[in-house]
Amino acid sequence: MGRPPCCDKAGVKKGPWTPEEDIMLVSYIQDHGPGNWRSIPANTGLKRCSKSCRLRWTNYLRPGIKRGSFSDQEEKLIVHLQALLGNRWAAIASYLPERTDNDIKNYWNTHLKKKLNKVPNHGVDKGKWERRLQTDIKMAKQALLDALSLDEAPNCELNSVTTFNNSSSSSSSSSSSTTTSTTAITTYAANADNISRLLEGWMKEKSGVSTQSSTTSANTMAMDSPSSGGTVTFEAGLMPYSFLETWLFDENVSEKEEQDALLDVSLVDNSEFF
DNA sequence: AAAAGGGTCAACCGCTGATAC
DNA sequence: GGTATCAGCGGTTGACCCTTT
Repeated sequence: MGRPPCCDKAGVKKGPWTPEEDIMLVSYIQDHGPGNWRSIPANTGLKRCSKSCRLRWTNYLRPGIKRGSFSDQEEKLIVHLQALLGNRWAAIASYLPERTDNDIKNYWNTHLKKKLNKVPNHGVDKGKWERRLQTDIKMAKQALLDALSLDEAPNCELNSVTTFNNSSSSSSSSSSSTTTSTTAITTYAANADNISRLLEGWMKEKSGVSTQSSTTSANTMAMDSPSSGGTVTFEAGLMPYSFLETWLFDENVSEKEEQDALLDVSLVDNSEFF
């Protein structure tokens, strides 16, 4: 006995969002914050289902989203994370806060999959892959521990997030360069971009927590909702990006070095906890 | 110039796990 | 414990755009 789809009701609009709809959604979220999606259509007059509103916000309107082509570094990160995590796009996206899971998924399906098909054993041999998987399990354990310890130490900062924030403004300005060529769509893309920038300022004011500004909104939301399975693991225990970067990109890093690096991240050995 | 084919990506669909009652 | 509802996730679709012929 399945429940009927949420968008089955008559009068629910589907298809591409208009600028007017975006503005309605954004201004409501400005006043009330993201979440409680069910109430949004009723309170805003939007003829969209809650699901559609959430998707529009998280995949397009949310501040700090970087649009446009992926850098080599991002590409490599995605390839490695996909090898480790599989198609868990939300988990992968948690390592790239400026990208949405939908974006990463699309990029994987349209670019990387083909690219990798041309290259047998794309860069990571099986032994190394397994070794890294082991390391990933360790990381996941540590992440969970960190998440648990966050309750006791609420000021524990998400350092990596701050790092990403620093680049968000420049990236957002370059984002519109990759939008489509038609005037109407370009104009609209610019509108959406403006909405995002507008919201970046608002999020900073509203939150009062400078280190968790716009770019982290998805992270914050994920942390607020423990139901989000894998995501929360990585969100709460996000590894420092610089280490992750080294770990993923340096093919020559030794096992000893990996372990040392992990020990640097680990605060205590709680292996018996698991 | 126009048709065909392929690529891209925003949005939708269906499922799952969490939560409330 | 059972059921209903919700948010979130990954897979898929389809409209649009670009390139090729």
